[in-house]
Amino acid sequence: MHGTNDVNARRRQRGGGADVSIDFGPLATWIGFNLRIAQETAFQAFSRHSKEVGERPGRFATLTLIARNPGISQTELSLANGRDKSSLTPVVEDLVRRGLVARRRLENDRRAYSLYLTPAGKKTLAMLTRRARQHERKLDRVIGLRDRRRFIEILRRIAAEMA
Amino acid sequence: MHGTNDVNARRRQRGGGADVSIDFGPLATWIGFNLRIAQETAFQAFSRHSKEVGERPGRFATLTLIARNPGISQTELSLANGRDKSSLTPVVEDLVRRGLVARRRLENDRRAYSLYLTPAGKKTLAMLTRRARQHERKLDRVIGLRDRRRFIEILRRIAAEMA
DNA sequence: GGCAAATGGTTGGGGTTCAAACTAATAGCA
DNA sequence: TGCTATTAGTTTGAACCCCAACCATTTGCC
Repeated sequence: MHGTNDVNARRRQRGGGADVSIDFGPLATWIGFNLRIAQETAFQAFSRHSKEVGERPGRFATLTLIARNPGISQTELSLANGRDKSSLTPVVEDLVRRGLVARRRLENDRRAYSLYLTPAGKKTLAMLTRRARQHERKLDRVIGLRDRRRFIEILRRIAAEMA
Repeated sequence: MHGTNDVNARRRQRGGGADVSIDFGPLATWIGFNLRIAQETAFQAFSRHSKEVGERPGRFATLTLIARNPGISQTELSLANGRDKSSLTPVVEDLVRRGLVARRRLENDRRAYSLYLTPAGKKTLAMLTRRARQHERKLDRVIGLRDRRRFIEILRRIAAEMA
């Protein structure tokens, strides 16, 4: 049923050797797959960076967006961050609990919150930003400055036109 | 404390208008952030495609890798797919339960499984592949054939050198 | 003013992921 | 042979994620 052209056969031929070279088929040249692998690899790398600051990687974009847009609401924030608003509930809760973010009700719209960074939040963000800059420098080296601009432009186009 | 230079002030100025333009700060030009947003957007799009086939998007790469490498083990598969092997346990279980994948113990190594696609699995994969091709065509259009090759090459380099 | 529709945020359910601890089987080596 | 280290796969726990349903409030409109 399963002929000799399978991984076991290949492994046996190679004398039980470790890693057989994998056939990725069409995946090898498809954008989607390579995009996913690259993104996840880069994210893991940044995750290691941010762990050294004692933060989770996902917090960085959140803190940055609050810092740059003081008083932003949770819905606006989730939109800018590309996540569902319900995903933000536990995140904001955690940030408030740990004293990095302050949140108050709007006077004119008592449904909405407005978010601000506390001094502690600004300090944490500063540390995270330093790490992120290192991370970016490494990505810059990998990509090469010549292609960088064009690369980002393509990423933006994907985000805009595949939505 | 919080001056007039905040989102609420801006929103009030605009007469309670809907979307205030967000300041992304350094995120706007950083690779990591744009990579994440682009990947997630593309993934969502493919998710819609695969839902029409009644499959989850994550299953596609798994099925393809099994199809191209019959008899592959779960560890090899998880490695090729860029996931932890423990993530694969429920996935394979589900695929076996639904009759898309067959799994047998190796005779020479009774710890390991070898995975194969069943006829039903091949059929499902064929349908998914058709959708994936459409998805890829759209990505191609967005990126432009001129940059496509270079773009993938950069993604591969990121995956390889940020690991 | 008053009632329906829309909006901000939370909750609950299901799915995916990783990391660490664990079991079973194999390999290495004395 | 027998002990130790390694390897394949599973389990468990925690973090995120989305979606749909749900309150509370506000807006729109008559």
